[in-house]
Amino acid sequence: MAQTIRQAELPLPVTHVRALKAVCYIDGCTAQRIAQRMRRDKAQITRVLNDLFDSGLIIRVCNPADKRSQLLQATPAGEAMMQRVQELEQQTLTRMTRDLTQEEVEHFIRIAWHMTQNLDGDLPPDN
Amino acid sequence: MAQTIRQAELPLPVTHVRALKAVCYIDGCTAQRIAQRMRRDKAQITRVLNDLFDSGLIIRVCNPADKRSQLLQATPAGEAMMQRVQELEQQTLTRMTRDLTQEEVEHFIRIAWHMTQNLDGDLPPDN
DNA sequence: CAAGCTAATTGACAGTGTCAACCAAAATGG
DNA sequence: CCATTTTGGTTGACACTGTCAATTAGCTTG
Repeated sequence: MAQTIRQAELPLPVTHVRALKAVCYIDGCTAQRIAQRMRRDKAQITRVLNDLFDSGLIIRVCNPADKRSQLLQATPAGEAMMQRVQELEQQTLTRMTRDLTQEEVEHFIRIAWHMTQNLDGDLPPDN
Repeated sequence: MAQTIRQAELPLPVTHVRALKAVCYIDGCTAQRIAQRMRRDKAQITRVLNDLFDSGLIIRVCNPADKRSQLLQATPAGEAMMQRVQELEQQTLTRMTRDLTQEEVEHFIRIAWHMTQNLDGDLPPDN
């Protein structure tokens, strides 16, 4: 939904934006954490992070607690990009719900959440 | 949403299922009509239809009214596949809404529809 | 009939998602 | 302590989705 608009205006594909969000919001974030949070393959995450790194939006610093992994953090450019993303999202959200009441929106979200719970609560026992 | 489950059980990718639906539901269906209905590129439709044809789910017959185009129709195998799809969809739907009232579901659908209208009613003037 | 339009096809490419193999650094357990 | 296993990350390969440009063949209109 929201992504439809986002990708029309931004120089970043959706997955990249989501990953950047994770890097910005989670402190001391690793690739692993992002993979879990986004429920995606780590291979994909690696490649997305490579792109973000090549675009100068994030940096990787050595994780002193585990030499295999790297801590991710946004560069100033990354923060700025995040800012723009948030503005666009906010903007889209208000456009999407412009003639709906607060109650309706909340109800909608609750039901949606409920449905997803119903769906993925079944097959994947999640070990 | 529903596709998540669908593709887990069916031997067909989602786009193919959607196209097959169109062929089954629209009488005297052409590739063009499907492209419009699904709001997809005709290139993609062509390839999907090729796959469906190769799988023996649909046939193309000459359109007497326009020799450029072909009328599409489902084979018995195609109809059978459609049957299975509908069952799975129904099944998923009831699982998804199992503890929701009729009202809640209808409300949800109305709001969702409303939001999409709000969104794509803006940018694409649709000529 | 020529010019323009339309249905379908093809090629090329970007983005998304998944699986398997691999390496190097932990963690575990005798 | 060392062998085994587990874990974080990377790479290769592949399927699916989506879009753009160019082409061919047939339709339409002036």
